[in-house]
Amino acid sequence: MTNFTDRQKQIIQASLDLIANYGIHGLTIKNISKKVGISEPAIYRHFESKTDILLGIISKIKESSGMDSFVPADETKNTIAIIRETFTNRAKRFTKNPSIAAVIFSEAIFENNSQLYAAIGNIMEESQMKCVNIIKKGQNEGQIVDYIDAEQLALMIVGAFRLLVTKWHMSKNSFDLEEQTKILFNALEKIV
Amino acid sequence: MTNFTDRQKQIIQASLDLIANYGIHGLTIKNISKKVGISEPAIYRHFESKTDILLGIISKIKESSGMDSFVPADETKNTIAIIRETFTNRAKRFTKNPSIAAVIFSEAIFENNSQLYAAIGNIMEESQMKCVNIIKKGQNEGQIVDYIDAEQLALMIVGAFRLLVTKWHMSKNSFDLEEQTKILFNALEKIV
DNA sequence: TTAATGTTTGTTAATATTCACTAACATAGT
DNA sequence: ACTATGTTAGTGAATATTAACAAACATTAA
Repeated sequence: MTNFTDRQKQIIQASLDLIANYGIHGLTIKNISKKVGISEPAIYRHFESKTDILLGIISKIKESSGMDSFVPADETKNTIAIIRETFTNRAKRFTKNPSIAAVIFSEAIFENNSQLYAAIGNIMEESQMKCVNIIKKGQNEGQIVDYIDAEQLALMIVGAFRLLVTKWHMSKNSFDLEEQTKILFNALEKIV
Repeated sequence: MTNFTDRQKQIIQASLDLIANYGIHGLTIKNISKKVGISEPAIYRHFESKTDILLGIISKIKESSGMDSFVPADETKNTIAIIRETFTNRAKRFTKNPSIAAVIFSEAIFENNSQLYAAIGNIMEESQMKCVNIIKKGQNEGQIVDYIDAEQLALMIVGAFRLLVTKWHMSKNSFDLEEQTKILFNALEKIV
């Protein structure tokens, strides 16, 4: 979609880090410019407004939980394995860039701008729908129990993962997210 | 614990509503004073600082998901019934005061003040621990399957409920939270 | 009963600070 | 010469908070 310059990517990452460490109040043009190492007005050479920077953040978030991340490499794979891999991959990406994890499940950050709020809501909705569809497919193929609604199962899976990531962030990444994700999906496998 | 005057309660509720509707950026002394119908400095007759108001909010949140809310009325009750009732009650309370629901699972709101952040983290931790303990008790009594770790089960239950409430808030309370909570726990019952 | 006094809760006006953003100008590479 | 990217110095608006003062009310003393 949008192609960002190196400087823009740098600004987006700096913003992400600021939010992760100091909350949405920490995201000021002054702080961004300090982190990037240029003056405040120089930021405006790369983004028209602060809202534009936030849109850049959302675009980066989309990358990290967007459509493709649910498409399995191998169509013949077991449905449960697909789900497990999807979330393990996310955990891996969050571990690589913890700031994304801090922002991706904090919709509240965008609540004062309806454009941004709608965008983050869409990402959430889409990701959940993908999960529901995969589960349904698994149920049709007899790989997942069908006495539980796919919607409810998706709520549990996505909800549990979100909470795990939130706890990971709040603990200042003090445990191995990937490992805990695996443990979670081991437990889930016994259920579905 | 803390005893609030009527005016203080009014300020806390106004603040809660502001956050719920406009996000943390909407919470300004000016907006609070407008909502309460007094001048800005008058707010300082009732709270020493804005942080103090936020502490008041956290105190109110504690009421709504605190210790007692997990204590069962009837000790002889089925463990699963206790869990179901606990969360149904929470859903009821959120329906009565949707603004609390908007704030209670949005830790990001408090991220710029370590005192507040630690407080909300504690509430979260405590609530989760209570859930784990109840599950363990249920497992010991043979009412809940024991081939899944209590920690993982709690993660699923609390996580699913949190996500449900978040979706409810983001949809501007467009569905019946209590009903959906019941549906969720019907599904959970089939698993545990 | 009345006068004096203190407390509570409010007001208007002003404070310093921070915010996002702009104008004008500089420099280096194409 | 032009464009991209930077600078310094400033803008007005919004922020939390304080100072100084006033009305309403309760308590106490004459």
